[in-house]
Formats: sequence, C-alpha cells, structure tokens
Amino acid sequence: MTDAPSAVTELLPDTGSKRRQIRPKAERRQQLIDATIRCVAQHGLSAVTMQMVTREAGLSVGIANLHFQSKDNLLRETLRCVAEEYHGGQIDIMEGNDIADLGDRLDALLDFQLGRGVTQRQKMSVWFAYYGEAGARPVYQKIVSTTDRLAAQKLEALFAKIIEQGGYEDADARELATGYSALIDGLHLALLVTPRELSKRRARSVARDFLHRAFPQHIRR
Amino acid sequence: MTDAPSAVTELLPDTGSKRRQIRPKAERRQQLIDATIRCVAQHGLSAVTMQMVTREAGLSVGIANLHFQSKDNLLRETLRCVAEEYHGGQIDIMEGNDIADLGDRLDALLDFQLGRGVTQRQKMSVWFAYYGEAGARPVYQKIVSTTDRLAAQKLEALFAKIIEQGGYEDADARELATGYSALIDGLHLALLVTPRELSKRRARSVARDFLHRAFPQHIRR
DNA sequence: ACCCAGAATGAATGAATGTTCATTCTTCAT
DNA sequence: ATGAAGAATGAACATTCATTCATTCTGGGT
Repeated sequence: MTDAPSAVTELLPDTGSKRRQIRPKAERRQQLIDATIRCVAQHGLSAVTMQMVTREAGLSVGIANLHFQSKDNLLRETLRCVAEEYHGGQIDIMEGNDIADLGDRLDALLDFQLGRGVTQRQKMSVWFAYYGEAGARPVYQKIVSTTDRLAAQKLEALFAKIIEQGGYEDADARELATGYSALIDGLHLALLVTPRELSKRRARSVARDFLHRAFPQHIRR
Repeated sequence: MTDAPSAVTELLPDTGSKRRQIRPKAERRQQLIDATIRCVAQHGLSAVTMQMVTREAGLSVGIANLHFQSKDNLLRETLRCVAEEYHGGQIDIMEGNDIADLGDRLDALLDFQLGRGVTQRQKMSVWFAYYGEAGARPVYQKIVSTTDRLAAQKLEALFAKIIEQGGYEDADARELATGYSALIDGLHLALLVTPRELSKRRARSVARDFLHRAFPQHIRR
C-alpha cells in the first residue's frame, strides 16, 4: 500500500541515521501492539516492561505513554487486538458463504485453528498469557468473553445446520460446540506447553476424530 | 499427627499475642506454598509479591528467603506442589483397583476433574497462571510436562483396557486419551474465564458426551 | 523560506519490590 | 537452670520500573 521508508529504517539495525520519524497515530499504535505481542510471547506477560516493548519497536520510552496512557492500557489493547484477530478469522470462515459444502467449511475452520506458521505459536503464547491472568483481572475476562461469545454462537449455528443436514440423532449443537471449542483450546495448550509430546499433525488428527464421531457423513476419517 | 498449637494461633486472627512460633522447616514451607497459592489465585501471578505472600501466611518477609532461596524458587515449588496434587489425584483413581468396573472408574475420574468445591477454582486459577508463563519459562514447562506425561500414560492404559473390554473398533487409545485430556483442560479454561457461559454441570455433561461417543457400553448417556 | 502544531525523545523522579543481615527470640539437650 | 543452635524478624539497601515533562525535531501549510 504505502511506500515503506519506515520499513527500511526498521529493518536495517542502525545505519547511523537516528533520524526521527513522524508517523500517524494509528500506525504507531499498531507498531507498539506488535512489539508487545513479540515481547509477551518471548518473555512472558509478567516480565514485559515498557522499556522492553519500546526498544523492540525501535522507539523511545515516552512514546508508549503518549499513544496509550499507561502500561495497563497497552496490555489491554494488545489483548483486544489478538482476541479480535483470532475470533474474527474464525467467524469469517464460519459465516462466509464462499465455501458451500458444510463439511469443507468445518475443514477450513480446523485448518485455521490448528494451521501451521511460525507466527501462530507467538499468538498462542500471548493468548494463554492473558488467560492465565484472567482469573484475577475482570478486564481481561470481559474482553475475552465478549469476543468468545460471538464465535461460540456462530459455531453453534454452523453445527446446527450440519446436524439438520445430516439428520444426526441425539446431537445437541450447543453441547457439541462447547466441547469442540474446549477441545481446540486444550490442544493449543498442549502444543504450547508440551510441544514434544504432541505434534501439530496429531493435534489436527485428534480434532478431526472428534468431528468425525459427531458428524460422520461430513467429516471422513 | 502432631498436636496443633500452630493451628490455633493461625486461626485466631490476633489475640494480641505476637509470640514468635518456631516450627519445623517442612511445615513452614507448606505454609508458605499454601499462602502463595491463595495469592496467585486472587491477584494473579504477575502481581504476587513476597510481602503479600508472607503477610498472607502471617509471617515476616525474611522467612521466605530462609526456606526458599528466592521468589523464583518459591513460585517454582508452588507450581510443583499444585501439579503433583492434581496429577497425583488422577493417577490414584486411574490405577487404584478399589473400583473394579472400568466405567465407574472413568466416572470417578470425571468427578475428580470437574468436581465441585470452592478450593477447586483456586487451584485451577493457579494452574493456568503458570500455563500462561510456560511458553516463556522452560522451567515451568519441564515441571508441568514431567507430571503430565505420567498421567497421560495412565489414562492411555485405562482407555486401552476399556477398548479391549468393549471391543470398540477403530478406537485408538492414544488419540482418545490426548483428546480427552485436551477437552478437560479446555473445559477448565472455560470455567475459569467464562463461568457465566458454562456451568460445572454442563461441563460435566460435555465431557460425559465425549466418553459416551467413544465408549458407549461403558458410559451411558 | 518560514513557522508552528504536535510527534518524539530520554533523562529524571518516585514508588515498589526482592534480598540481606544484624538482632531477637525459642527450644531443647545437658 | 543454662547455653548453644538455629528459627524468625523487619528495617535497610539496591535495583528496577512506570510515568512525567522540558526539550528537540519534523513536516506540511502558507
């Protein structure tokens, strides 16, 4: 989109030119949020400092409090950003009508949730760092549950359609959606904490098995 | 075992007697770990301070560094304690032969994992606080994965026996065990972060449904 | 060419926290 | 009863960190 003089000065470590760059507010905010994500993923939420984040972003310490009013606020907005990206991606797939077949849509969802990509691990890491604090911080709880509820509703609706189409007896859309969401979260946790024990491939296979048992006509083994 | 003069002085808030109590090392260690659990659950891992923990334990600040050498070490040992209690409880049920029927044993396991009790929420909270930092702290990863692996093996063995007994076709013990563990973890997360959306009763029902689909003869709907 | 609104800087500040250690107190073997 | 071993205390210290703000710098409008 825009030409990238900033990218040049960002990527080249230090060409001696410490020329100060003035950029619009929105861009700086995103730059700081991205740096925060990297820091949280690498050092953990409790070890993140403002100095660390601003250095990672290649900016001075004062800038963070200029665009966000406090560290608390920066962390909050970072969580909101990650949550919206994760849930937004799911919702796009679930309600997007570009995939007609419902079984294929489920497959696409699974691909998104357990897909590959180095960046994925970073996001996962951030995600659970906040989950860990959510028990003690109502603000985090609210951000997560707000986006969570929307995705849960979409998933339930998709499952309901599949159940209707397949004529599955004894299948409760709500119950299955709750179970599937929990299963995916649990697999993410296992991938994060014990990556040696569980490969991404096996995680996908486990999730597929769940879907196969629930919707055998839509998801083949 | 021992008489409990300490319990008296602990439970009575403050009778004016600030008489210094000398107790064996093991007892003080447990006392500090218990206080740490309460603090982490209430304030979150990142907000816990030594002053907070020692005040909660009704002791002075210096004592913590006497019995544990540093804050880091205290947190590590606290995680180890919670992990061992949680996994130990599961293992006792899974390999304990006091319940002959395998289906009943599964039920007992489920009861333990999603059972009631106010204290349960505290432990859950601590559990995920550490999970959140595990991505950035190899030490936590190691503690969790060590105990985790043992429980996973026992669960797989139990599932294998059930599969054999029920003659379930196309059922892979390892895959099902991974899925069930992930499901339980995910349900714990949901109970912690969005308790309004998911009751403990419904969580149990979701987990039972998973087991019913896998082992219909052993777990009835 | 000049100016100025406001973006960016980073040294300074003050509050919070982990750790230490000189001192006090308790217990128990003798 | 007495003394020694070591458990417990908490004021003091050094460090780290979030936040502030006086100053510098940039880019677009005139």
